[in-house]
Amino acid sequence: MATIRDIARMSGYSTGTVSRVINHRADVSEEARRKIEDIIREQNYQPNTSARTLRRSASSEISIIVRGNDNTFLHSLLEKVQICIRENGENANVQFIRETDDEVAVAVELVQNLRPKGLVFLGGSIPSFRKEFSKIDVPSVLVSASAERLGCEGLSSFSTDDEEAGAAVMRMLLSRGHRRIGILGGYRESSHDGLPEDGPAFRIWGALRELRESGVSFDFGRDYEGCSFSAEGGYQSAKRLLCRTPDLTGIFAISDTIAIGAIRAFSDLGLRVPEDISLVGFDGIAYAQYCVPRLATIRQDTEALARKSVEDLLMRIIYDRPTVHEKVPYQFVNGESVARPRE
Amino acid sequence: MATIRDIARMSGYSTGTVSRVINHRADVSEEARRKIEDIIREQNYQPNTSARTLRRSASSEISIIVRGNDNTFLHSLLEKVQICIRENGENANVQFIRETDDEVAVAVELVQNLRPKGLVFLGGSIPSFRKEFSKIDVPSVLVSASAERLGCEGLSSFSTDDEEAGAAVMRMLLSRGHRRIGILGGYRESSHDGLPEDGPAFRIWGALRELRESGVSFDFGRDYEGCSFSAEGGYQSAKRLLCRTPDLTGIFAISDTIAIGAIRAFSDLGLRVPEDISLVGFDGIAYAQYCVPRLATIRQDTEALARKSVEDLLMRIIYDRPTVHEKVPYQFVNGESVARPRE
DNA sequence: CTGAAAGCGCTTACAG
DNA sequence: CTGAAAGCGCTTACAG
Repeated sequence: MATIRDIARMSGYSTGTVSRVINHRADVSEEARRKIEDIIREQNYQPNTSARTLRRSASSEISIIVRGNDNTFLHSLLEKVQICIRENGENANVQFIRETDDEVAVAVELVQNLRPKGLVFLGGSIPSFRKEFSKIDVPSVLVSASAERLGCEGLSSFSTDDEEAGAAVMRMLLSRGHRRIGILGGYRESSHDGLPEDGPAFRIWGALRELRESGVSFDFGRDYEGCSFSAEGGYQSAKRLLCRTPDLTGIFAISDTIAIGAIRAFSDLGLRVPEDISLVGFDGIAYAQYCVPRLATIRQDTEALARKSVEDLLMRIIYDRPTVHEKVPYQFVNGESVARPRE
Repeated sequence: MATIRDIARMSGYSTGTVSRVINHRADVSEEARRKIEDIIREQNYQPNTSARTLRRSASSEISIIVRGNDNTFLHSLLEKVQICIRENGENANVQFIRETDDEVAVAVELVQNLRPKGLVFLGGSIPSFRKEFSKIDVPSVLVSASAERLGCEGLSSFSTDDEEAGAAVMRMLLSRGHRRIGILGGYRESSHDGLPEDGPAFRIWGALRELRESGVSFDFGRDYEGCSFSAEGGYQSAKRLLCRTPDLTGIFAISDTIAIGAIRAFSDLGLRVPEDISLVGFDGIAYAQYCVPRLATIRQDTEALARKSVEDLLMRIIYDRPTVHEKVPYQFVNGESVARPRE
């Protein structure tokens, strides 16, 4: 494998000059640049990543932390983020951690070990950021949850307006005449002082606000059932919810995966969607449009979330620009899973 | 951040001795080991990955190449592989490439750039391995497709017995009385000289063998429709297949994702599963058990595939053992999507 | 069992 | 604009 010294020898220049060419520095003569670039191409020379990392004391990798197991939405976000990173000539390291793990604690250790040049958090719970994100001195971006209220230095965020979208779901169910509406998914414990603390929980927050403003009552003990972001979670909690509170006519599942489990649960309870019960999901994963019935849902723009997040991160790695907190527009998908409640 | 020199200074030993302790070499006195380990712990010292990589001229990372976009089965395999890698104290780099990309070409470049200590291929098409895997001198493992017939040096594989499992699907449909059976998914072009060349294609091969042995006819032009491994692919190809060949009573979709698209297509065509048409999938992704109806499928043991693959790879990285080609047992899931054909 | 020293492949002040 | 040289943080023959 050719090294920078080989290229230097073959071109008749010093390794310093070759290095300058590789790094696109301006202070190189046109002639030297041409000659050296030719040889680099001819030899198919690739600089040794570790040597660069060591010298610059920053790796060329971006680390991606995915919080949540078997989470289809995050998987498709991950895929898009990775592709975008590669298209920009960088490499990505990935860590999957459990929904209940502390992603910032993982990140702190990872930064020390791998010295990534940037960090991408997919899914996130705000309290862990509050607790020790200050220990992280690497440009970072939180995708799919807003970090705006945190004001962490070095942490941008790109997300759907979960609160507004949650409210939109409710407006839709209310406009179809539903007055007994249940909510499925998330962890109530994740709230402290009543405020939800991660992206998905804000969906609930927005939904509740809308209900309140419309004068429709909601009782957490009766009308809500929490669960993990999985089909099995949705299945179990939907069963519990409907058995306890059979007069519900509409359900908001705070993720599509949960909704898919819920459809199955309703079917097992002998309830038809939407004739007997209406259902709205959240995320817009591919399967949502292949369920029977097709799921009404909020489609998050994963393409834009991924691209904007990576671009912001790469720009901040180079130019030390201020962090950004941007809401990316979502789309309401009507589907076939909502109808007017029966008399 | 502490370096090995700091630890050396603080312990009163040389960096050489500290290095030996870090690398668990035997030729260190008990006293030195204790003392140095204490200080390492106290300082929370972590060796610099790039320096090690540079020195050893092999990175501490394993690169994972995932071939296929938005592929739920591979995503869950990826997640398990990554977790297993981390549990063994290693790190993982990930590249997602398109179903139609050449994973070995990507790997060749990646090896040169990143010098991973090992390579994991998730999903794979045999022809690309045949073409230029010989350029790769890093221990590798192919997961979910067998590389046995390739005999590539340095390439192990762990997979479901796709051919046998495909035959099992057919046996099941035949035993329920089906005689007009269609197959959905994969690319016929991927075969050369009539033999399929990637894992999923072997499923078709096994299915056809079984039909032949049972004296049931199958006409590729009429009874088969290829497509990508996506719900949309399954949806479109199922529609085409049933419109062209409406007398089919049973369908084998060679992945669950394809089957989920097919269920939706049948519903749009006014066909009920399984009353009007029976359907069997393949893979055993989580959603398969939450469809309405629950999908009959072959459940691949992703947990075992992931664990065995990573363990074999790590062992071969250290001990230079021979490669292995192992078939991991699958499980037939009955589901609710198969019935006897109507009179 | 331990230390002194070379060197992995780069980058970057420094000097000219 | 270019080169000589130091040094990033490790590992490992070599010598004792």
